[in-house]
Amino acid sequence: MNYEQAKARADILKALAHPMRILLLDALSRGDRCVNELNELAEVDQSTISRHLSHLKRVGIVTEHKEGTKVIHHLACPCMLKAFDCSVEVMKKVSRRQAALL
Amino acid sequence: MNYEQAKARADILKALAHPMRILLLDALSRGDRCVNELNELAEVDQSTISRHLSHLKRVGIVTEHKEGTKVIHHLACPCMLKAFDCSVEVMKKVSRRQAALL
DNA sequence: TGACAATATGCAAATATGTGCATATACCCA
DNA sequence: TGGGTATATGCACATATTTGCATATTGTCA
Repeated sequence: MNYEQAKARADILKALAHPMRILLLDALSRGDRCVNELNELAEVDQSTISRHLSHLKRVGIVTEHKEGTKVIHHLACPCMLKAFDCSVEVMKKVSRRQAALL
Repeated sequence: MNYEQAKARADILKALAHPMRILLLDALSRGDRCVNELNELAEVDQSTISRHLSHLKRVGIVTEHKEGTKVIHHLACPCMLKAFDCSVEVMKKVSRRQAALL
């Protein structure tokens, strides 16, 4: 593997590597949602949610389509949730206590 | 999923989300290596490699043991490489040209 | 023991990321 | 058309990450 390849993969993983974005993907794994609905996941500004979603769309993990004035978001790559499973595996190895959290 | 859970998972994913660390994990997937050997992967300072490895060890993806004056690093969680496969899947969806890179 | 080889750490500078506020844009409907 | 709802973006600030240099630490062996 060369540096360019590694960078391309890192860019995608970076898109996953934020608590809020993980919450967003988790929510989207249970069905498509508009920005407003996703905003209810946490008490942050609507613009913050919008930016996190942009991040996910930029790398292609999430897609969107408009329905009237709403922008519906869709998890395009459910395989990405496997990465979460890997995370859980790691946590189990590292600490039983932390694993309980997951 | 609550915020604490999401944060725990994000911490692990963050440990993956850097080109250099992906190169390191890729190298380790082909066998255990000491810091010096890993340093040959790229023209960066030895301290930089050391810190990237610390990052990977902190979250438990990589373990170490000493052999004389060398510190041998070992990929503790090969399942993590699945996350790379997911990255490739994403890239394929996003762009055929970029996917060729991977 | 003393010099050397391998690795880690303190520090400082550069860069990147995340956030809210204010505001812009797009779309709907009365 | 005008007002309201939904979403995105410019800006500024705060925080986090990455990096090299210099130096500390640890282990080996002549």
